[in-house]
Amino acid sequence: MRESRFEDLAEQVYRALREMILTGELVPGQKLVQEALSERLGVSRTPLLAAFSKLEKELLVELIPRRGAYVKRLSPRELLHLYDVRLRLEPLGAAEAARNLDEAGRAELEAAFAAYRACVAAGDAARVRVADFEFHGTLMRLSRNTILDRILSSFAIVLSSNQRGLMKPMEKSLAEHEALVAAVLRGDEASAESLMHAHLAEARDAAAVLAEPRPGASAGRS
Amino acid sequence: MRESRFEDLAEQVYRALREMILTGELVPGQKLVQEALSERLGVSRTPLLAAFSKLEKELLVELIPRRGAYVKRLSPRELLHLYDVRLRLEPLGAAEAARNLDEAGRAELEAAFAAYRACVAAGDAARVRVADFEFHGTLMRLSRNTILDRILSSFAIVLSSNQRGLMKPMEKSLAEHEALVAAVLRGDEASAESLMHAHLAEARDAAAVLAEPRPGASAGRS
DNA sequence: TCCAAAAATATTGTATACAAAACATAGACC
DNA sequence: GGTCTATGTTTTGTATACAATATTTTTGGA
Repeated sequence: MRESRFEDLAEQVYRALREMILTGELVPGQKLVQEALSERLGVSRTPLLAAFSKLEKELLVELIPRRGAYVKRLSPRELLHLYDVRLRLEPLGAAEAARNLDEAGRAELEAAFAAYRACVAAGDAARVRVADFEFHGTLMRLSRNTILDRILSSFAIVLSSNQRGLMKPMEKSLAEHEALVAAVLRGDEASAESLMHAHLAEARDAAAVLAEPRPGASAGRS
Repeated sequence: MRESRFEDLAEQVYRALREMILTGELVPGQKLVQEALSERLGVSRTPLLAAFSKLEKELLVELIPRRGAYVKRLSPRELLHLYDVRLRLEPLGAAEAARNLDEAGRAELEAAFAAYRACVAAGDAARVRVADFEFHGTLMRLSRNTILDRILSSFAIVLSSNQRGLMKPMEKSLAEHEALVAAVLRGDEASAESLMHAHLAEARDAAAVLAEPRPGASAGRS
């Protein structure tokens, strides 16, 4: 099979923009002017247009006809909804990763976790955000569920690029990741699933607070 | 807000191709030759390219650099993985629809169900497939979870266009839909969720059988 | 001074043109 | 006769050109 190592400009541009959004070089709400961007990236507007279409499907960009492309700014509601989705899917991925782990996967997971740990140690919030994204992505890739992986890598990045101010204390997050890695490494599907669920549920609840229009009765039920 | 009713050709082409894939006019594995398609649709290759990019993100099309675009043929494994995802997300959507239903939603749901029922009565398998897709889509839209809706409407169509041979008896499916509609209409979140889960679990299991490489020991455990 | 209309400018949407790669066909050689 | 190579054709990838719409600036009036 000659898959050809060739890669479209559209694909390269797509990845470049994605990266710029994740790192915060492009911020939500910002307009993406075609000519300016294409000049900056050294390509024509044609591949840029295709990249916009990809990004739009991933909720990273909003395409308004005749008005232009904008880095999408998620509403608090949308952010919550996205967490709801992630909360359902990532535990599945963690369980499947635990079931399907092999030697190569073990090494990959350990490497991703080590990188994450290093960023936490360095105390650089921006890099932690990226490393966290990579860690979750690695785990989902190891699930060997290519569909799940594609969906999550499409949408998880939106969260990562929006979760400023929603991040829990680094040490807590690190401890949770550590327990999760341990469960996956020992092939404990059930624990991996529930640990991932717990890990995400807190973030989801924080997002829910932001999304709720009525913050009153803070001592509400359950 | 002037959202402008303008729609670009890329979007129209995207929808046209989607429709052609769902109805079976374009079949999995088929090559999508740019010039032929653009002539047929009466547009240039530029918007076609953007449409391909969108469709690729939805798993409906596979883009192989320098080789062309093909209607994606899902492997039995991918089909199973997609059902696994749907099995996690649609019950959530059904529950949220039950919670958020209003008068307009009630009417919409009843209309979608009636259309589905009519197709079943007519006994036309192809139209049932489309109506089933529309029914599920309506329900997910009614969840008011726009993210969930977007994800599922992106990927559910892949299933619909691949589920030939995987469909359960129409009467059974109809009865399940009917119970589901009743639960949603009376705002019973828990029932809606579990009914949807049961409804999809069977299809998932059928897909699992296809995906398993070892059909041996057919009287296996569980 | 502020607002409205008109002109000028910038930006998008789309078609087309052209180069490079993939594919098909035919001829040469074993 | 079959396989390999060379040539021609098709198809893709990308840039560019041009028309239509949106935005900004200017100008004239109240």
